[in-house]
Amino acid sequence: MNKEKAQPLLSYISKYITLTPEEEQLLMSQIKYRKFLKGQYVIQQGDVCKHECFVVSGCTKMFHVDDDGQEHIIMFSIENWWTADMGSFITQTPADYNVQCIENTELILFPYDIIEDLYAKIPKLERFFRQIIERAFVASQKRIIRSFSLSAKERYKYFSKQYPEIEQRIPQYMIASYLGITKEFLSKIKGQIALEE
Amino acid sequence: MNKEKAQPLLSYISKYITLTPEEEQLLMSQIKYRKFLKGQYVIQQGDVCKHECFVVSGCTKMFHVDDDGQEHIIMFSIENWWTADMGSFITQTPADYNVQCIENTELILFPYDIIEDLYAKIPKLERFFRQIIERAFVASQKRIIRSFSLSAKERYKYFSKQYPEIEQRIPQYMIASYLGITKEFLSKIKGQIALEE
DNA sequence: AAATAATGTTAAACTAGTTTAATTTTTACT
DNA sequence: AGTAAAAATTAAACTAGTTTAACATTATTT
Repeated sequence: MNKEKAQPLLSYISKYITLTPEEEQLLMSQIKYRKFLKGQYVIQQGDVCKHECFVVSGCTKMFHVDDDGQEHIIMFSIENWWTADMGSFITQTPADYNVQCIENTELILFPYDIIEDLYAKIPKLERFFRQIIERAFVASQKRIIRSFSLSAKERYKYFSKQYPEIEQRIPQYMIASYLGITKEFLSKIKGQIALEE
Repeated sequence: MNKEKAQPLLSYISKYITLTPEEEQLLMSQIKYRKFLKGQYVIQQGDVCKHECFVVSGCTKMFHVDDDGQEHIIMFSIENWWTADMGSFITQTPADYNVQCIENTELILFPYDIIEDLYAKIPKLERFFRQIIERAFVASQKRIIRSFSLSAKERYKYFSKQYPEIEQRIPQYMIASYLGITKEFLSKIKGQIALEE
């Protein structure tokens, strides 16, 4: 892939590790760039997840559809975030989750087929991904704690303080789904908060 | 540390990677073995987490005490599991969580000071830990989904089917905390389930 | 064997969040 | 600009889970 388009990824990577020009070139030759339109699916529940995806621009939501047909949003990914069904990716079994673009989105894809080989050739990259996942894991555990120890109102306040840019870009009913509450109740909460001020 | 006591760890590691005798010896020289009594703390909220811990025998609980003084159990770790406040460990900042032994417990400790050096000397170990964390992350995300899409009764049934050995060993009020419900409500749920059969 | 502490149960009153359904507001399309 | 579609609000009836408090059972210690 073309270096210019990969710039956001390269500067992101450089926060963790330093690649030599050769390593950078090798990496470039293996990863793929792809544009998606709003509404398009990057991964579909039931398919095997073939890529780890870095978001260059745009926004995606990752969600699970449960047995009652209800949609539960697990995460949003904007610029400089990752998205993938990690469980499906590492085991190459059918995905539990969907990833859909909620804006026109540019992604850089790390294909499953080459990633182990890339780790072998560039051990620093394995370090890089280890660190990324460590952080993702920490964030995920914190979210579990919040879901048990905070009320819906507190969780919403936390979200809107922590991710103000995301809140701007995303319809409220999706935020409700991310917070694990109904859109009606989020609407009520926002009304209450407005009165508090 | 002594090789005999490390046997469970070594066979666990061998499921992921193959170490040469020299690598194994290097690893052994860097990690520590330690016994804890029931009730002892391995990590305390507020302290910096200095080790990643592998459970050789016994059982620990990791929990967070919230602002209201309420205890929320994040995970249990039995034989062949890991425990640590990963967030505190990787950033070397004060821990959000406590780890306490709920049985007499034997741990193998991977000290923070040597782990990066160990990764450099044995890149395979970095691969090993990457894979462990990937799995932990996947499990954590699935738990978020369950906490949103399942009722308390369904979550309990899932837990008791998934971890029957853990359920045997642990008081019911701790399981309630892990499931994010009160002990009274878990008791009610168990009553209902008993009637269903 | 008795006594104490730890764990588990039951039930009534309560509350945070859901459901349903009707209405309003905002956004996108021709 | 006008229309349709998507998103957000409101409110009443409901339910899953909490709180409080009293009691029962099981382990642990002496």
